[in-house]
Amino acid sequence: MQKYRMISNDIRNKILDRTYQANEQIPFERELCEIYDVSKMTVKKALDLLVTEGLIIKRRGSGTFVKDMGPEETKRVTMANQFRGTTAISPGEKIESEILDFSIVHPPEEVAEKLNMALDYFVYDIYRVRLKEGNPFVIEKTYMPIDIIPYLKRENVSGSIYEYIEEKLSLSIQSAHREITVRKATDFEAEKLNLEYGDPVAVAEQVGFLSAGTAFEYSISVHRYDMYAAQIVLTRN
Amino acid sequence: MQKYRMISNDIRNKILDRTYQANEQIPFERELCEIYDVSKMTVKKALDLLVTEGLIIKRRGSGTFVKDMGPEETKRVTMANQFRGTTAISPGEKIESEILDFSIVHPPEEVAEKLNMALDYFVYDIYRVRLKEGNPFVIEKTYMPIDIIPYLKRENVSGSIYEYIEEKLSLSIQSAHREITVRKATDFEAEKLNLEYGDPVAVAEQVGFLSAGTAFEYSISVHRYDMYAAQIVLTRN
DNA sequence: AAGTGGTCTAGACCACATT
DNA sequence: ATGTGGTCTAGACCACTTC
Repeated sequence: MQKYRMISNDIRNKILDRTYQANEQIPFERELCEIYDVSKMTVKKALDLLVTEGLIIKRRGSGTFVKDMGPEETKRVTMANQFRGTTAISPGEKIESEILDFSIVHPPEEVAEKLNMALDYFVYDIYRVRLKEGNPFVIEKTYMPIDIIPYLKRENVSGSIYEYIEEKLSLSIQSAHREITVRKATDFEAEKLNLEYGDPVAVAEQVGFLSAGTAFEYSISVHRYDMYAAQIVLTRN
Repeated sequence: MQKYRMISNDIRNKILDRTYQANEQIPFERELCEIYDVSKMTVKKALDLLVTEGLIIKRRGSGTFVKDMGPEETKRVTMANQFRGTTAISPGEKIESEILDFSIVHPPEEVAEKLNMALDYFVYDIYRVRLKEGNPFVIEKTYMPIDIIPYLKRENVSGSIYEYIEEKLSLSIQSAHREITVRKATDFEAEKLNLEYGDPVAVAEQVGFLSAGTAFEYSISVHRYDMYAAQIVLTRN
């Protein structure tokens, strides 16, 4: 593991276990250089990671400080910096899928735009209801180009597609662009999610990218309103 | 302006105006060093900004590539990296406020936790309905410690509080932690937002931080479901 | 093997806040 | 005046792809 990552982890832990307390000043960069026996740029990179995460704040001329948060907020922020597929969000809880559709089609125009692909290529069209401990909580519609994610079978689709991509195909997922909106459930959604028609749903529309830079996934997931929350850390550069 | 920021802006513009096209490889870091006459670390920092924004992807051993996105998605991603108060989100559109309450109180327990302050200190309690072009679209409940944001008057509250903080008080807003959830509108919310009871609303709960590292704001805003969207770029470190 | 981006260094100088 | 973090350099070496 890289030095800056070790340092960053070490300091994060010290914030989480309150060795460095809220609003407290942490050692100067110069001191951290000595403590960890590294150069200034390495310390800076480690601290910048924590700034992006939202845990600390640096003030030129005075020092570096732990953000003034309560313990709960601190934990939440640490969590918010994860990024995983639906299945991995609640580890320890059992996630199953009801497959409504699994076929190969030409992409609808909007999907082709999002995946930046030609209309005469093919995509998987995967339509699933996902259940946590037996209770449906999200309907996911996923499109993936067959050229990028080959050999996808029904059995892979019943579990975690992300896992299939990363472990079976050894592809690496790099990032995702997500838009969250809110609307009323349709009849169909209400039925599948055990809601009433017109009840609220959260809609997350997402484009996923591989390390190679290609868009590999366009998905729209419709969540039960009482089983959805999104966390964001916004930072001014 | 810093060199890395100029370079980063320049490359961002070239992506936006399609000088560098989707999925295209941009010049190697070594070449960029020569083009801009800077060192490698400076180029790296400029590119890393764009990686965080979600515009490009770097692949060790092969090069740096523009993400494989359509033009719309590219613009959206560029937008998503902003962060402003409600008033500034739609420039050019007229935002007004109906003030439901503006008082000074001891913080409720949850607020004290979020703002990491003692229960016997004081906070402003600001309750507003905000209207865009005359139409109500969000109800905002805001708490701010009076010690951090002094002299706040009713006139400041009818406009942009962020503007007051940054321009009148010369404080600098650094970041915010936001959680988005969904639920049904209460009777009161429905009335104020011109909705029906039980219609969906998006709830954004936010803690704002100053450059000094102190939490200066805890707010809960309840949005009309048809006038809310949040964008997120998720990146794996 | 050659060439990419990733990490790290030691040191210079700058901008800013505190003293 | 001192000391903080911010930027930038020139160069070394490493990890990874295949330029």
